[in-house]
Amino acid sequence: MRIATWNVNSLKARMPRVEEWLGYAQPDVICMQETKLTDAAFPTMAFTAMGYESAHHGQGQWNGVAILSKVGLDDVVAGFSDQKEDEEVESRLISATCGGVRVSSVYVPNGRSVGSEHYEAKLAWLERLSGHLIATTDPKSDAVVCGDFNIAPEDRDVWDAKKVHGATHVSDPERKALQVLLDWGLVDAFRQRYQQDKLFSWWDYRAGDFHQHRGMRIDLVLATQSLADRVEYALIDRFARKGKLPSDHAPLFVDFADA
DNA sequence: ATGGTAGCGCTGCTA
Repeated sequence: MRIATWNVNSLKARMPRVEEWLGYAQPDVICMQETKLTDAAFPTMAFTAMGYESAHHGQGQWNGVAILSKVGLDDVVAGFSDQKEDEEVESRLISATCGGVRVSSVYVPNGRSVGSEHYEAKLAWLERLSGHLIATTDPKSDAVVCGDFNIAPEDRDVWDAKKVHGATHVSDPERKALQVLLDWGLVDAFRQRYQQDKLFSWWDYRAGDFHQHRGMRIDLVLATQSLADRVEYALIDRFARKGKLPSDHAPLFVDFADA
């Protein structure tokens, strides 16, 4: 089963590139982030025509997460397990069961600057995600948490560790919050397979960062051990970051062998 | 070199 994740940075703007990519990458499941759409505006029919069931949790303008699947899409839950009906929470988490795997699509808050209220909210959000997983998911089951974590796990996941030292995406508290998820029972599936430095998934649009190889690996597929043991192949598709109207993120996919 | 670009939506915010 091929499971993909892609921060599309506006599905409305990115739909031609998304359709193109689905056409040649043929993922069984794809988690998307930053759709920037309301649920009403989500192009369900276009994905149906491509063979995908879909579930979307959006608010328009900002955020928005989705899961598309060719292998079933059941037990959809939008947001956190402890979320109240009337609680105003940004659309950053959606989960569903696809082909026997519990799949979550996450868009972790950016954090803006270390020490800011947005940074504290990022850490709190990650803690709540841990609680959500503990409450809803058995780490011995087949599960993946895919998405834009806005955290580069290690210094080898950024273009210049000295230049970004201590900033958001690489600070110790963020990396420790990610480690809490890993300690619960998740494996960074791409990193497990490829040990090379500087394999990035995001590059700022500005200053020609993509062509200067100034990026970060912040998009992750975290898999429970039972799935991590069955990784056959993984790829960050940098081709999708090139060309006309690309997202600032490349899609990542991981192929898992059947149990 | 605190710049630069993209998206949303129409003014400035978010990333």
